[in-house]
Amino acid sequence: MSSTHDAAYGSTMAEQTPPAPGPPRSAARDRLLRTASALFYAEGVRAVGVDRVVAEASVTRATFYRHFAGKEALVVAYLQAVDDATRSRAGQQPDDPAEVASWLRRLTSQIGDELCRPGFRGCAFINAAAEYPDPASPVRVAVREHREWLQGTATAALARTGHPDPRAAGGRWMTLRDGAMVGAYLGDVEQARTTLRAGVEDLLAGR
Amino acid sequence: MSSTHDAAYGSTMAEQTPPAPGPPRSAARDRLLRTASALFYAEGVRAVGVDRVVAEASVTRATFYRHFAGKEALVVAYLQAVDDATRSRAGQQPDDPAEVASWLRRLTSQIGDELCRPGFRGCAFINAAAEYPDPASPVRVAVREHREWLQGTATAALARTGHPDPRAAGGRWMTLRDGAMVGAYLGDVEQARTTLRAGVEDLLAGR
DNA sequence: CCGTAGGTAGAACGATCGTTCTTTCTCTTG
DNA sequence: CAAGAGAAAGAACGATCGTTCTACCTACGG
Repeated sequence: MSSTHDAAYGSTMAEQTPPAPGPPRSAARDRLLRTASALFYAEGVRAVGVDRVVAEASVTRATFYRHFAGKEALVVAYLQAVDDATRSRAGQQPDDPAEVASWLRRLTSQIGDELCRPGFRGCAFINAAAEYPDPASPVRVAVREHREWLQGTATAALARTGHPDPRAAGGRWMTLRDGAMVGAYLGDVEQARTTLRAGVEDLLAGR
Repeated sequence: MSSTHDAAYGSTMAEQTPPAPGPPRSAARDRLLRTASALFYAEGVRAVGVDRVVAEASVTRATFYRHFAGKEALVVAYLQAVDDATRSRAGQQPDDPAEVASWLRRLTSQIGDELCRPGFRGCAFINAAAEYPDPASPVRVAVREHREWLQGTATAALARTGHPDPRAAGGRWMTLRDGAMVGAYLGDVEQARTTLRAGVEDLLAGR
């Protein structure tokens, strides 16, 4: 849940602040992003107005617009925060190819655990994309980047386990993951979890 | 996006139903629902206002509120129209158990074709659910009913093909279907199509 | 023939949308 | 100490949200 690179904002003059780099990290901005993330995920993006975020974060509108160009930028920051959290939770693949299979199992079971969490409301990226039809919008770009990373990671892992067709297998893994996310939100959580786990075992068995 | 009963409203003569059950079928109502369906699907539900629907359907607000209790009722009608279309397109399962496998193949390939259609923007129900967090809302009820019917149908079909574990297989079919819908919208259409088809073949082979 | 229902046309409601503005206060830092 | 950035507080912008209302027109079945 941390922002990454927000360099080059307003400073036209010498930006040589060693301790505080520009406007990125402040208590107010942090509260804003954290509050917005919770609200956007739980209730949908369009359903949550700036006023609501600002009020719930105990921050004024002026402060909000100092830290974010607008609502859309906040939405992108929200998705990037989820992306960051997902990537750091996944960690990096082990060097030893013999450990890759169990690494992918762990990555998958992390998703399985996510499905069971109390406030689970599906995939943040799938849900956001439902509200942003324009594929060129910054929101959709953020969605695409996350998904390409995720599928690429799974594909690479499956390749290293020696799967005969890693590209197709990565696509299957992603389908399994998406289906589980949707199924757990709109249907039976336990069934989604089981299907996901069994599917990954098939993949790891080279099937 | 075709509604099932397109040819049923123009009749000036044979319309001898005096009590007119609840929501009457009129040209204005039909235009309203058709326009709303296209807009809701293409741009998202919250993104499309009543004014917009009313203007694009060449109907006044007063007429709209005569036919629908409010926007939410229109959303539910939209989903029910998609549900109707899906059910009628699927048809009913053949009596002969030997034909069930090819029937399920056809149902699945209908979905595969849907993914390739020009304006495809994912599953109407998944997208709508993303915008309606409350599981008790009429919209979510409509979503649930559609999904339960769909999964139930697939499960029944797989049972009749003699699959050893039809319940799990039906869940897998649904996961495949959801994953393909999401993947085709947010990723590679062809890969989604291929994964879906291959997955169903596995299911039909009893795997 | 008249009554009524469904239609058009358009004004209006309060609420909320995202955004911008001015003003004042409180810190930190040179 | 002085300077300046960050934040608080709140007014205000035009636009749009979903909804309700009155008024008039038209078609049709009793």
